[in-house]
Amino acid sequence: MARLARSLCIDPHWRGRAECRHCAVRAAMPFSALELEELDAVLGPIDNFIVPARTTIGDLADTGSHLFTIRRGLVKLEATTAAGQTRIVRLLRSGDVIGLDALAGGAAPHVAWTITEADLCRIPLALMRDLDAQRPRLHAALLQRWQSALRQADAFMLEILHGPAPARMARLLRLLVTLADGAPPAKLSRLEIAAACDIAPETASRVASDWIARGWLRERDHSFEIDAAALDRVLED
Amino acid sequence: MARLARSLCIDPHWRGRAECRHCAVRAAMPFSALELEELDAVLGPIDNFIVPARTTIGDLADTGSHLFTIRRGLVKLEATTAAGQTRIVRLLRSGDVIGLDALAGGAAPHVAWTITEADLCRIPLALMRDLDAQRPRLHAALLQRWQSALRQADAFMLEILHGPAPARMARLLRLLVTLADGAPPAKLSRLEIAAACDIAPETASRVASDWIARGWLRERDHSFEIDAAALDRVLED
DNA sequence: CGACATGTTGAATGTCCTCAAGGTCCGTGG
DNA sequence: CCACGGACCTTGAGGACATTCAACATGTCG
Repeated sequence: MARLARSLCIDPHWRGRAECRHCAVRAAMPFSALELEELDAVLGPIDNFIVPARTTIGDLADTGSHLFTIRRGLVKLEATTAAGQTRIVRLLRSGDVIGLDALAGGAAPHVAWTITEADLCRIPLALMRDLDAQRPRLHAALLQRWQSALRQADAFMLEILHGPAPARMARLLRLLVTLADGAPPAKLSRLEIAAACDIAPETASRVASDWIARGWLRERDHSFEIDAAALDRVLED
Repeated sequence: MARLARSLCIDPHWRGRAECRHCAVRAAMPFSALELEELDAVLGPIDNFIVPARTTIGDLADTGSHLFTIRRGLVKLEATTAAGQTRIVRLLRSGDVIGLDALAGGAAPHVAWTITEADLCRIPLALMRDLDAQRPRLHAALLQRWQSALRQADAFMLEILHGPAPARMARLLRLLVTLADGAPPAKLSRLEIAAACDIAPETASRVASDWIARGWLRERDHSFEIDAAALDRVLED
């Protein structure tokens, strides 16, 4: 989790600005040089981190004092049931915000992990609150993030937590393809698949074995190769 | 769906103000008399409706142009799967907002129905947007509503859409008890229970019959009588 | 090398779904 | 008034499916 830069990302000299295309904070621009300095001093700086795969993001934050936006990479949000089981409730990608709950003032009910290597911007909560109040466009962008989180939660309920195990897995893998946006879809472990679909790890393993045998699925080091058309056929029955 | 009043609820003379305790809009107060008139004229009035049980709320809105807050009553939010099945994804009660999606600018992916008779305030979208921008306390209140919707979605995923059928139903009935807040919990049909828990209606019927036989559940005209302690015991195994 | 986490595969069990038949209630129309 | 259809609920029987338990394989890390 190497920290690579330290300054206000709203500054046009911020490293790797191209990656900021989908970031909510971008809606807060432009800023004058004076404002930049003031914000930085008073509310705290935005930091950027390149985080390896399979890392908790909680480690980067003083609890509840920061949000993160994802510039690049895939992140899973885990929640724990009353019975102590840990389940995947959302998958976040570039442009998504981690820790929206902090904005509304609650303790985060989730644990976030990177699935792939990720490029994250850490934003002080105070700064985000301030910009949210001052900049209508940022405010609108944040509403979009809330909405999209809710939509994904609904999609999980309706599609991924419903139906026979192969259908659940097929929809999850379709989602991975979508989230990867052209790039090779991220690989999930059997346990992760099971935790997302609410099925037993053995079942996930059996279905995966079957699909690999049929040639619909191939596993590489850090990615899947998915025959999307074949999975769509699974879903039609 | 009798319309009972027509004016700005922010006006202290608004009917039944006691019920407004939990309303998000209340955070926008106080207003001067002048502001009241202007807002009313420019952005449209807030209307109040008493809606009977089992009514669609969509009928009260020009599509996407209004939000509703619930003063009293229970409302279910339905969504439709790709396969055309209709499922209950959330249960809303007093203080909750129906149609938050409109604020973020998307089409509503849900259909809202009253479960019980309900007392609803219809708020023009333009007014809500305006107040959201002008009044930080309202803005904060709306964030709370987003957060609570997301929390309930997570709770559905983790608790109600997980485990054997009796456990799902037990958790759903526990939720009904909580939402009723001391009053008799609202009655759901077998089909509604099935649509919320993602089980077959026959299964819902079987479990209900069993519990009724054991004396853990009783059905009245419009409510359940629930032995919460007994259901908790079901959940412990 | 051993410990541990992850993945695979088999066999047995249990749960839930499906299909089917029959029951009640209610509103409509003959 | 009664017959009828429709929506909901109930109960049974059969079968499909996922889980559980178990044994074993593989790989990583100390």
